[in-house]
Amino acid sequence: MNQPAAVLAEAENSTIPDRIFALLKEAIVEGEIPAGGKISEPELARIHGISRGPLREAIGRLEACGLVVRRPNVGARVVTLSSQQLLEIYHVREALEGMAARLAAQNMTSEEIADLRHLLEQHGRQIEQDAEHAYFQREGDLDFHYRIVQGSHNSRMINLLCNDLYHLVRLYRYQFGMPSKRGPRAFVEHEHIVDAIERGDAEMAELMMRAHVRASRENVERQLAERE
Amino acid sequence: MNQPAAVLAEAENSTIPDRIFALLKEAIVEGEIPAGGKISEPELARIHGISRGPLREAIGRLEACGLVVRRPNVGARVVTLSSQQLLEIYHVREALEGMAARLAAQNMTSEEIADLRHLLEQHGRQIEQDAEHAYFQREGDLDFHYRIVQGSHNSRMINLLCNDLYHLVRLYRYQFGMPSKRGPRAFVEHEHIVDAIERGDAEMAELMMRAHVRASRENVERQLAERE
DNA sequence: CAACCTGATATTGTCGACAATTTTAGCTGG
DNA sequence: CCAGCTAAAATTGTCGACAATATCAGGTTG
Repeated sequence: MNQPAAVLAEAENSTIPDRIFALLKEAIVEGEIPAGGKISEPELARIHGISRGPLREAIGRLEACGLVVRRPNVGARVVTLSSQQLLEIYHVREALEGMAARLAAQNMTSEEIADLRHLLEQHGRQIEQDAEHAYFQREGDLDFHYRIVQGSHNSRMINLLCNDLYHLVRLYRYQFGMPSKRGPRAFVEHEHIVDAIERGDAEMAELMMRAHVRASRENVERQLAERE
Repeated sequence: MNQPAAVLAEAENSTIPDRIFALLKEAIVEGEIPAGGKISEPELARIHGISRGPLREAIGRLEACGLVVRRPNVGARVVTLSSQQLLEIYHVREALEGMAARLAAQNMTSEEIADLRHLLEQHGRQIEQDAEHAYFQREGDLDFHYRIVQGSHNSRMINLLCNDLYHLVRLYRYQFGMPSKRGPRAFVEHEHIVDAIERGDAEMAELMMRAHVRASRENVERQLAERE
């Protein structure tokens, strides 16, 4: 609801920095510009046929999102997430998404809950069909977590999670190709969370969401440990 | 530790946007520029003797912090926090600071804990002397919450809370002059939190920090209700 | 008299150019 | 052959000017 469709940045209106920002964000998150890759102002300005002014503003926003790091008089580079930093993000997500689930249990309308159920049923069918791949992280408002966060009706929470942290997690996924492998497990957990929200059981919704995110983090930790 | 001393923005090195950003941030948070006040680019550029380029970058950072809102082709204005938004911030704080306390219990060094104890003792003496005013929110690393967050050793958490949310809370305090009035109560709660951290009891530290922030929010809610 | 339209003014958005700094390439000396 | 220094090239930081848009004042009309 905040950004109608980030998939197509073809919005003709709005300002240049908006478009360039959306463009670069996608390019970075999907690995088009590799980790640690340089964000060259002259090159990008030339490619997109704009001046460096608006471009610099777009880069500034990328920095605010944590997608690039900038050193004075040197330039901006795509952030290289250490595993340490990824785990830090998971800790923040555990806290925020837990609270988001709690608020969702208190604030979601019955229509929103019905939509969420519907989404979950779709996911269920998809898993039955294709138990192998199954249930990879979706994007935008197809994503389960995205919907829960929206359901919190807390605009600051929505901003933090949907505009910043989720992009970083996506970035990491593309950089490392982390296969989650806990598809069916995650699906069941999602169902339980929706059950709690439907009952209006805020306490339980938070506990289960936290456990869900924690499990995901521990899964990542295991995979990192396996790679030595 | 992140920003050595925000109090004195007299750092001669670093770039112009850095200095202007720190300057404007202080001016906004302390109410020098009133809520809803216009951030005029030509005026500020003239006053500080700089061009509009770096100024615009500084304004962009203010927007990223949530201290100003910007409309295309119109300009930037100091954010006017509705009470609704303040409560949203408290919900986010409850989640994040709870997790920060948990992590602090796991990660703080014994030196850091000792320092924290020392700070708390200072606060205790100040309360005894001056039970009336007492225990107003301090700034920078004199503040209790600030120290806990630092103790989490989670850089993303530190950024979110210390560079964004705390400034917004300060802004609101200056705008509305919220007298906390729960000085001694808060002090006791702080002591219990440090006790839990010292014992390494992460679960308890989180619970008590969350209760502490929640109590603060409920206090604000009461005061808002009284004013009708 | 109020509401609306119209033109003047001011502000934001964008651009190209210059200055300061960093990086790179080449050269000299050991 | 490699280390260190020097100069050239490229990139970032900053500036002033122009174009596009919004705001405001005044006048006109119902």
